[in-house]
Amino acid sequence: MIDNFFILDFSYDVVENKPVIYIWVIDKEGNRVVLLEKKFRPYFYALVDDSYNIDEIRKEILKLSKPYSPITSIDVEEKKYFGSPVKVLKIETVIPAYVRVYRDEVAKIKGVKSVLEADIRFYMRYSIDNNLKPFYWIEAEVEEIKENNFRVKKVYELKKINKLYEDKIPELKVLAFDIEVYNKYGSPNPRRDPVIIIGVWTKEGGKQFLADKYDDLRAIREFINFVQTYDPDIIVGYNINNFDWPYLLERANIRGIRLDVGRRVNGEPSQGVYGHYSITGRLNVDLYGFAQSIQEVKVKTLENIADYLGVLPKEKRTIVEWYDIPKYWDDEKKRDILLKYNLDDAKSAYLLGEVFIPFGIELTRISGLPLDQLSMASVGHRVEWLLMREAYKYNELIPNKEEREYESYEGGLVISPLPGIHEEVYVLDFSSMYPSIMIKYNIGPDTLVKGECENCWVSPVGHKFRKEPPGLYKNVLEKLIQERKEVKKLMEKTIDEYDKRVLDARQRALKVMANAFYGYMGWLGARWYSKEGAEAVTAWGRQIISDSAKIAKEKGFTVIYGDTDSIFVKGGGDINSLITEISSKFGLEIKIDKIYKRVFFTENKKRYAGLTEDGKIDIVGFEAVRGDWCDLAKQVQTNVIELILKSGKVEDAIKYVKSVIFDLRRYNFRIEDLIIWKTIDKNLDEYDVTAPHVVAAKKAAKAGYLVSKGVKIGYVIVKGSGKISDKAEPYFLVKEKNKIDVEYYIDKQIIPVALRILEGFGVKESSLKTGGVDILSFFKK
DNA sequence: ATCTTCCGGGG
DNA sequence: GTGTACGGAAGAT
Repeated sequence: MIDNFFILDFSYDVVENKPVIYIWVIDKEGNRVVLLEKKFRPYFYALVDDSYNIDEIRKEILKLSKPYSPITSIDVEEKKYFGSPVKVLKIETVIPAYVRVYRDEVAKIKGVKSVLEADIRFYMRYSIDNNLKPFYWIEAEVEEIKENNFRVKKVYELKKINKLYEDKIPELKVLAFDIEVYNKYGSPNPRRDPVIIIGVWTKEGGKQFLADKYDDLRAIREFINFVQTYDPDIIVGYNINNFDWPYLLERANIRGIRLDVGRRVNGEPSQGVYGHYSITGRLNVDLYGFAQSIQEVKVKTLENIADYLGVLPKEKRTIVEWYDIPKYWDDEKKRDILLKYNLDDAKSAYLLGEVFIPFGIELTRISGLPLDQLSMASVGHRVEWLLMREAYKYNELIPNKEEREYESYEGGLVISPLPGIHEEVYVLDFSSMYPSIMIKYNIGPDTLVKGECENCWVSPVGHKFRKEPPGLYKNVLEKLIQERKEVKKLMEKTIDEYDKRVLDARQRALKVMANAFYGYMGWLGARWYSKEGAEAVTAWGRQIISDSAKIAKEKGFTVIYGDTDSIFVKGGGDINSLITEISSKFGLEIKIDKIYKRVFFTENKKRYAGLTEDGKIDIVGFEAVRGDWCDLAKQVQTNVIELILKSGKVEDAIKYVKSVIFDLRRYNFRIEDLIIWKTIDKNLDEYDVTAPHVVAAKKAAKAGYLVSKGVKIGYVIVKGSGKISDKAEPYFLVKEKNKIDVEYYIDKQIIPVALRILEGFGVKESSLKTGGVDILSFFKK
C-alpha cells in the first residue's frame, strides 16, 4: 500500500542481531505512526594507498570478518577527498556498533591510509544516504505489521520511498514541563531531595503533580501517565537536559519505577550526543539551546528570556528564588505562590516553544539534524551536518575529526573612532560580507593551493585558492543564498499569514546558517577546518573595509568609525553614489544599515551610543549593555547617555549622578540592583588568580551551591578590609542592606561608568562627588 | 607603576 | 563542542 507520511524523527535498535531503523511519522489522517526500515546496513570507507594492490587489501579486510556481525561486502568505489579523486573500499557489516570494531582493525592494515565515515550515527547515515530530513513529507510503499511495543496507531514495514516533498506541517502536540525540588542545603541532590512539583503546560492549559509532603512517588507516576495519555510530539522545557530529565530519571530509579515517557513501551529518556536526552518517538527540545543565541539578554534565565521576547513579562508573573523554595513548600500559606511560580515557568516554556520551534524546524530542514539534537548542538555542529549531507551529494568523502593545536590569526579591522558627537551619520553595512568573500574567492580547505598556482586568487596574506572548480563551501553557500533570495521573493507574493511566517523563519534560518560558515571554518573541531581559509577571509575583509573608507574620503565624506564589515560616514556628497561605487568596485552588496541623528564616540574602539531617526537609542560596547556590571551602574550610564543624546545638557546629567550617589549613602537602593554577574569559565581549582567572582563562587560552593564550568555567579561587595575579592559575597547570602560597601559602588561602579561618557565633556570626578546634593532624588523632582 | 589574567558584548 | 578584537578590573610582581 502507498501512503504519505510526515517525518518527525529517526531512531534505531538492534532486533534479533539485525538493525532496524524507526522513522517516527504522522500520516495524512493525523495518526502517529512508525515505519520500520530493516534493509539498510552500516558501512564505512578505507582510503587505500595507490602503490598497494587493492585486491590484496580487500582480502586482508575480509579475514577480519566476525560471525556475530560479518563483513557482508567490500566494494571498490571512486570518490573525492578534498576535491581530488581517490579510490576507496566500502566495507559493509550488519550491526552498527561493529563499525567501530572493524574501523580500528582495518586502520592497522598495511596500505590503508585511513578509515573514513566510521563515526556517523547509523540512523543519520541512513537519512543522509536517502536524502531524508525531518519535517518533510514522504510518499512510501508500506506494509502493516503487528507489533505491540509501540505507543502508536499503526506500525508499518517500509518497502520503498517514492519521493520526498514539502507540504503543510500537521498540527504538532506540544507539552512543556518544569520541576521543583526540595533542597534546604544548597545544590539539589536527587539521592536526598525529592521532587515536590511537576508542572506541565499544553494547548489546553496547565496541570500540576504534587509530592505527598516529601514523597514524590505518586507525582512522578502521575506525570508519566500524563505524558503517555497526552502523547505529545514535542516535549519542551528550559535547561531540561541539564536538570529536569537527569533529576527525574534518578528519582524514578531510586523510587523503583521506570520513567517510561516515550512512544516505545518500557523505554526511558537516554542521553545522546551533544548532552541531549533522547525520548523515543518524541522530540525533546531544550529551549535553553535556542535562548543562547539571544545576545541581547545577558543572564539567560527562563524569566529573563520570556520577558525579553514578550511571552510572559516579569511584572505579570510570580518569581520565587531557588533558595526560598523549601520555605514556601513548608508554609501552607505560602505554598500557592510556589505553585504559581512553577506553573508560570511551565507556561513560559510552552510560549517560548511557540517562538523557537518554527525557527528550529527550518534549521532542521536545512541541516537535517533532528530538532531535539539541533536544540542542543552548537552552531558549528549545525553547519557541519549540512556540509556532510551536501558532501554526500557531491560524492565527496567526509573528513575525520582531528585533534589540533590552537593557532591564533588576525581578525577583522576596526577603524579608530573620531571622538565627540556627530550628527547625521550613515552606517554602511556589507550584507553577509564573510560568506560573500568565501564565495567570491572560492575559499576552503579543498581549494587551497600550497605551491605555485596559475589560476588562483591570492589573498592579501598570501594564501592561494584555485578559481575553478568551486569548492564545497562555495557550492553550499551559493545554494543557501540562492534559496534565501527565492524564499524572500515568494514571501512578497504570499498573502496567507501562516505561510508567510514559515517563509520568514526559513529566510532567517538560511541567513544564520550562511553567516556561521566562516566561524565554522576557523573552529579547531571542524571536519573542514582551514586556518588559511579563515585567515584569508578576514584579510580580504580588512582590505575591503580600508579601501571603502578611502573611497568615502575621496568623495568628501568623513569616516567616523568602522568595524569588520561596516563604516560610519557623514557629510560629503550623495550617499547613493558612494554606495554604488563601493558595491561595484568589490562586487559586494553594501547598504545603509541605519542613520544616526546623533552619535557619540569616545576615543575607544567598539564603544558608541547613537540616537536613530525614530528616536531609538543604540548603546554599543559600554558598560550599560554589558552583563558584568551591576544593574544600578547600567541604569546610571543609560540615563546619562540618554540625557546627553536627547537634550545635550551636561548639567542635568551631573545632577542626576549626584542624586544616585546621595541615595546610595542613605542606603536607599535594592540589593538586587547591586549584583555583579560573571561566568565561571573553568573549574574552580584551575584558577591562577583569586578574582572576586572566583572567591564568591568558592563561597557559594561552600554554602552548597553547585558551581561548575559555565555557571553564572552573582555577587555583591560588602564592607570589610582587605582586597576586593575578600569582600565579594554571593548575593543570596547577603540579606541586609547595611552590609553593603556603598563606597565601593560609588567609586568603582557609578562614577567610572558616568565618567566614561561625561569625560568627553570636560566633567571631572570631583564635580560628581562634591558640591551640594539635592535632598530629593533627581527623578522625583 | 607595570604586567598578567580574566571576562563579556558586538560587528 | 564557531572566529578575533577590544576595553577594563583587579591581582601579581
